[in-house]
Amino acid sequence: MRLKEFAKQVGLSPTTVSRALSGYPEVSETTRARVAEAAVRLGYSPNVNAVRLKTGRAGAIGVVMGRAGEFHFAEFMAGMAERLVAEETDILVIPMADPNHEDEMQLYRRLVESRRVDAIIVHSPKPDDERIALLHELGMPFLVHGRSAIDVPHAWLDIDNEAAIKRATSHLIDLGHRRIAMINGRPGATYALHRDSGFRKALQSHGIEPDAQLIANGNFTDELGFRFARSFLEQPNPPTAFVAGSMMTALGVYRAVRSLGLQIGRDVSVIAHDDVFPYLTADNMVPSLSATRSSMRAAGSRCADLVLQLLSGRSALEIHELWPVELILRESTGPARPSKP
Amino acid sequence: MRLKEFAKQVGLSPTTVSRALSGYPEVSETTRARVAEAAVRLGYSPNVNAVRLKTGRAGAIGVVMGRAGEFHFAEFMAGMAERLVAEETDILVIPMADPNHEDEMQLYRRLVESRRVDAIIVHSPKPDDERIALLHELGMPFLVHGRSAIDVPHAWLDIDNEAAIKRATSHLIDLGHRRIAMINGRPGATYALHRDSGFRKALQSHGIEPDAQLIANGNFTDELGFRFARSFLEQPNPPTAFVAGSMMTALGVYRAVRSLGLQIGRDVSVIAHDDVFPYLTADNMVPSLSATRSSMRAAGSRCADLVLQLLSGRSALEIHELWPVELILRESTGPARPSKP
DNA sequence: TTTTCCAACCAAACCGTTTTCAATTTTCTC
DNA sequence: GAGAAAATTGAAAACGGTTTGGTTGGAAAA
Repeated sequence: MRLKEFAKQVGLSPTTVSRALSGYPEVSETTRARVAEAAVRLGYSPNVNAVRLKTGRAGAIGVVMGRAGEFHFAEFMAGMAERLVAEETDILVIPMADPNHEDEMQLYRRLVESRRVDAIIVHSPKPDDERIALLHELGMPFLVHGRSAIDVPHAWLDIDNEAAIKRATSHLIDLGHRRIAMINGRPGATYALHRDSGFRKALQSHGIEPDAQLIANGNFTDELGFRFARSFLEQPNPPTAFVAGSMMTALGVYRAVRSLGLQIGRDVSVIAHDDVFPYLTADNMVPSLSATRSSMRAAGSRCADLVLQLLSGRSALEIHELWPVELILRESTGPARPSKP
Repeated sequence: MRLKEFAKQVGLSPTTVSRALSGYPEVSETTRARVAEAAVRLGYSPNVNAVRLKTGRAGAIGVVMGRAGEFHFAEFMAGMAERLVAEETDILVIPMADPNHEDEMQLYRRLVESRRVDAIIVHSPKPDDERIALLHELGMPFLVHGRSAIDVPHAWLDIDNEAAIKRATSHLIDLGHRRIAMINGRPGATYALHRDSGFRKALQSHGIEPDAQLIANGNFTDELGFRFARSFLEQPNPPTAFVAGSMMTALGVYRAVRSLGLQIGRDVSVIAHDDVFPYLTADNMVPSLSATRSSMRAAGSRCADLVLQLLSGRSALEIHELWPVELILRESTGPARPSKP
């Protein structure tokens, strides 16, 4: 059913019907009610493409999806979905081919030109992320999930990775650990740099020199967690504690520790970062996992919220949120034991 | 830059320009090349909303996202993205409020009416799934990922859950296990029913009566895996083997078995279903996990492909794919040990 | 040479809304 | 009760493309 026909059925002009449904003030409450009722009864709803063409709004927020298939992604999106469900806005997932730099820029450029989205959420930014510069230049509203040091005004939401890891590391030091290993995320991303920085600062403020042999970077997979942990533990002077980048990494670390006949929380302490997944909880691991915790879902929800604010006119300059991260101590951390000679 | 202006720049009519860019035959190769070059140079690309309004195509495939935040979801989407990256089609994620039945139907109805998507992918169908009936009735092209017994013609892609679980269970029986527990997915979904059926058939064909005390249903979380496994193992007549619905469930089962001082692969055998995640691999678990395996990502990719076929005119009746599932035996399965009296 | 046909191009209608501007009715004000 | 102001409603012009149904000029056929 089209507007024209529907209007005829109701006995009004298309103009009035359109206004009634969009909540304009210049239509009487009586007619509005009548129109609304008829719309439900006759099953009329405006053609979205016509509305978009006319208003210039796309009614969607874009999220570029890399090929890595990160498990965080689903939680973030679920959070966005939670916030957007009552809104007339949906989520457009844009597939990204290769992480080829040239192509990626082209992808964003085309995305903006095609006007398919009203705003974009940029993930895992780098300190000098060119996507941010590009989007700013093109005048597309966007929000960065994470942070960038780039000298371009932009809205962002991030968790305080540096403080979180610094605190976690300090706690391990307070427990007497001196050889602490760090399994970080992919190199280059700001969050990984911040975590690295937090790690180093904690060590240095206690007079411990970071050992490059105990620092690793890579994807958040159980496999890398295992491999790195295992190779660290097989070194002549092995670590007595680990800071792990994700729950999956932690699973790998647990395995590595066990596989060497060591006991977590006694021989080796572990703190991981937990994005809070419904399907894998730190509290349930054995022994339960001490973690720096921040809900990815909440971040998704809030990001969606901030994007809506951005779209309704709030300045990007005002939108900067740095979320504190909880440190939750459980059984995977304990005092350092005197090292076996 | 708009078509009108761009056409003027090139010295042609909007008609010809439009045709040149859309590859119509009635435009000479010379002009087409000229137009294409100018489009790149001047940065012209058609306004997507105008195209959609005019052609009636939305250029997007819809996927409804539940609130559960399933970890499979990201992999499936990554697969879709892989297939769609070269296409002019993107993925629209539609947030679903509550799994309230009434609302859900309304959501689908509105989605169809608003013409935001060209096709929809339906997940985790039930045997008599009303979404399928509705979409068929409304004439919206759709593909079901999973299967339904509903008497309405529709395209689907599914993995052979029944055969997979039947084979897994039979293998456990062949190893001498008689008390086998099953931790299945949420009740109601066809896949869960198929798995249940495969489980029961395997038992019955070996003369074993399924024990309702050893069958559980629920979300695929490590927590439920742990709880169910633990409660089963604490029964007077505990199982010696488990069939687990997912990798997360398997993690929980592993923990439960260990927590009771038992050894996986020796005291208790485990087979789980593995959707193949880059971040958590069955082969890396300790002991490595025997699994029925089928790539969720491949399914996503193929589903996107089939939807494109559907949209280019292929009949839904022709599109039925039942994928076989591999059974990969590793260390988590072993011969049943004589039960302790 | 005339007619026919075809390749290449164009003018204008249309997709289904929103919104400007104007018209009409109703309500106030004095 | 007249005139002004306010509240409603409508006609028609966009929005930016695609597509129908021509028109044109030159090559091929007669």
